[in-house]
Amino acid sequence: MSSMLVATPILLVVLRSFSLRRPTRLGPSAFAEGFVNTIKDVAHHAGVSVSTVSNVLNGRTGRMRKETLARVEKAIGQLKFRPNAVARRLKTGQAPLLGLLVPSLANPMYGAIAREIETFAQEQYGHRVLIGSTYRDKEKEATFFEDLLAHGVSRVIVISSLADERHFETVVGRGMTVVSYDRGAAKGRTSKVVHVTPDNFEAARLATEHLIAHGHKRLAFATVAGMTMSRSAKIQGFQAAASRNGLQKTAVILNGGLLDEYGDSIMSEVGRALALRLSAEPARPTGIVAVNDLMALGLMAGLREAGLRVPQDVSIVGIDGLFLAALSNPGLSTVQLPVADMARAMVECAIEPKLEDQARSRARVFVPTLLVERESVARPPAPAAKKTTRVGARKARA
Amino acid sequence: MSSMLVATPILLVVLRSFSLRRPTRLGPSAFAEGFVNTIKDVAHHAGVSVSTVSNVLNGRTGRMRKETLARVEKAIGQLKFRPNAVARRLKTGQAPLLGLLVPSLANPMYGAIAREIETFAQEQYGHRVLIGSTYRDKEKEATFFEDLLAHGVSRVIVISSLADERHFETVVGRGMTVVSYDRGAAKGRTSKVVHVTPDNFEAARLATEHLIAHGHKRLAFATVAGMTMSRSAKIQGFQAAASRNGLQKTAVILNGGLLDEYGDSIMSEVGRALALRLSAEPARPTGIVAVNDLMALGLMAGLREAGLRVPQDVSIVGIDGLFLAALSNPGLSTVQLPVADMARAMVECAIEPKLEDQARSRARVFVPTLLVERESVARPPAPAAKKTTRVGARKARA
DNA sequence: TTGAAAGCGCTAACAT
DNA sequence: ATGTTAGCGCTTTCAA
Repeated sequence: MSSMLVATPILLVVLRSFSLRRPTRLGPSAFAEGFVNTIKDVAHHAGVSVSTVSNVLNGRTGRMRKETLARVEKAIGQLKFRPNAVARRLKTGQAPLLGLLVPSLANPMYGAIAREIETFAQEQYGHRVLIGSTYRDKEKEATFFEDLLAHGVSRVIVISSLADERHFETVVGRGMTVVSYDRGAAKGRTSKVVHVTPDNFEAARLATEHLIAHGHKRLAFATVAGMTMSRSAKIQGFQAAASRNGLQKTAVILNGGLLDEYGDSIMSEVGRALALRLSAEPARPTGIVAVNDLMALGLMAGLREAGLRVPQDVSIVGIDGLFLAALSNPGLSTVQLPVADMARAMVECAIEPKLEDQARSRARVFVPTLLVERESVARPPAPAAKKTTRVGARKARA
Repeated sequence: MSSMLVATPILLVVLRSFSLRRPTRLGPSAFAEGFVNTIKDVAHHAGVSVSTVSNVLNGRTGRMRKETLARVEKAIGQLKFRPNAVARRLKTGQAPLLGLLVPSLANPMYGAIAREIETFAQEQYGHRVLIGSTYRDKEKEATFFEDLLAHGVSRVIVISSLADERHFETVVGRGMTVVSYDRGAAKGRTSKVVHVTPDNFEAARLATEHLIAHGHKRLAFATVAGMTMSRSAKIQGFQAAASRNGLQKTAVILNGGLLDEYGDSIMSEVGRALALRLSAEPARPTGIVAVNDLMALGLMAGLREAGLRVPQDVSIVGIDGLFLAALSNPGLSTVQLPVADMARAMVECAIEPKLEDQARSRARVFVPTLLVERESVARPPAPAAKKTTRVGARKARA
């Protein structure tokens, strides 16, 4: 049967199919205007069966006549046919979608990670990203997982600072592949959750050693209230460096306020408040490692407000390596985390889970090798400086 | 028929249904482990038909016997049943999903907007957000739209700086509701795209007047290469303020480099480069309005690098009102844009499109009323300062 | 007040 | 090498 001979009848069929089918669309359909062709339309148009079209769509063209393939492809092109991902998903249970849970998109660090994840997922795997902010709320996280499941999304990357991750395990049991950022696996328990994390211990150690190398004796680690695995690893790294240099006696942990539900720009507010409190202390630390760059930036702002100069009066090192660190005044020295590498690893683990990832009880750890030196670290003020350091409301830039 | 009497047989049916159905799931299914109950399971379990369950699910319980309703609800609870959103979507064409297109998630301004959009869409409408970065690439935008269509997502918020928005119109024709941020409607043409935008003209005017009020005579507007509607509106606002004060002769537009595909942190790099170039000019402007806060921050960093002080040597005003502006040193004076209000408006227009929005040929414009004064603006240096201003590599904070 | 049944668009056995 | 067909889980007429 030549396609030439049946061209006209086929066209009629297609048209009738339109008028019969479209009106049955319900309510304010997504496709109320503009027709969306289906695999059936393509089949009619090409004079083949739907399975042949489906085969073309899915690359099963091995034992297909060239001519058939060509006809189908031509029909697809002419009708501008795009397969309906929803129908496909209903059938296969597979969605080219990746869930991404972050505490807050407004936090530049999460924004940076999210960008890498989204780009990589898209370019390497053709996956789109379904994103959600949780504001560090367990309830919201659970709801997000529920929704993902309902939408047939079976892979998710979670950036959560919640200490408890049992709700992760629950969804893993329901068929989800969960990749968790910035936390080691819970000790002892084997988890089906894959963990990807920077080496927080090492990052903090590096930052602390940098301060020590500049002669600082009175060290502090500035963090927010609430302990997470990553924060505690950083604290350990800080303490390890202090101890190794006999400075453990004067090394203190500064606990700022709790992150509220807004959970992002608030981080710097906590830093600022901490700095204000700190400036009143007579024997305050001369070198501070901040739990992250945002905290460091807040610290610097607060110190400045209190009339203290960075780095002359106090030195600051951040952790993250945000591009903002290069913009601050003075430039913030910070431990650069390998954001792009980690993002890639997370996407890979989420989309092509390897047995070794599941099997390894430890997290996949990325060592931060780079301490970016800028201007926020200098030698500590001479001992006598303790008296002259505070200059009331004098502006730092004066 | 009492549910007590048939309890056992029903249970059997359910179990058999499992063993028959589950094995047919294909490949590495999303639900390979952990059972996901269907409406059918609920119906069996409650001893009713699927349509009754569906009615409960959709709140059509008006003429339903209380007892039936209770049985169904109980079954739903016991089986922890969650309706499959994919199947529902295939049937109804409606997805509780919102597309969100941004140039780059790593840009804090877009992060801030994205957060508001996501939160509002979720809390008010139960919509999840499918996000995509486009890096200001038209091809990528078009692909994103295609994918949204394929996924049955029919509403999208677009934050694009692309001058040409004809590809928006195309998808509108295919049934999409598109809301566009930060651009007026194209002149003359009626568009089915809804526009929401800050009053960019007013924002720049406000910033410029602020500089003028401080006595600045040599004004500049710093922007990146490539004209967009929002940038040109800002330039007009800048020029209007300059003209009104007889300063048009000395008011210049500073065009920085082109934003490359990375398109975000690069903004501040452009600012920095611009500042370096500027510092070499003998008759350089004393007051600069930056196209946005990131540019302003970059400008400040570059000026500092060149040994110029802000605000003593040159004053800077930003536009956006990022929380980062409060953190910079000196604090950046900036025009605060009503991010949350605009985000709400965009979500509303996308999810509950009102005729008036579609009808209005103009954009829904949000007036920025707030200029946040910080420390980046001061009186211009005395005329003689022109000579003494440049001090080589002297650090700003010295 | 409830149930039966027809599909939404697609995939993949299973025929032929 | 290609076609037929049974569903994926749900909504919604229409019938009872």
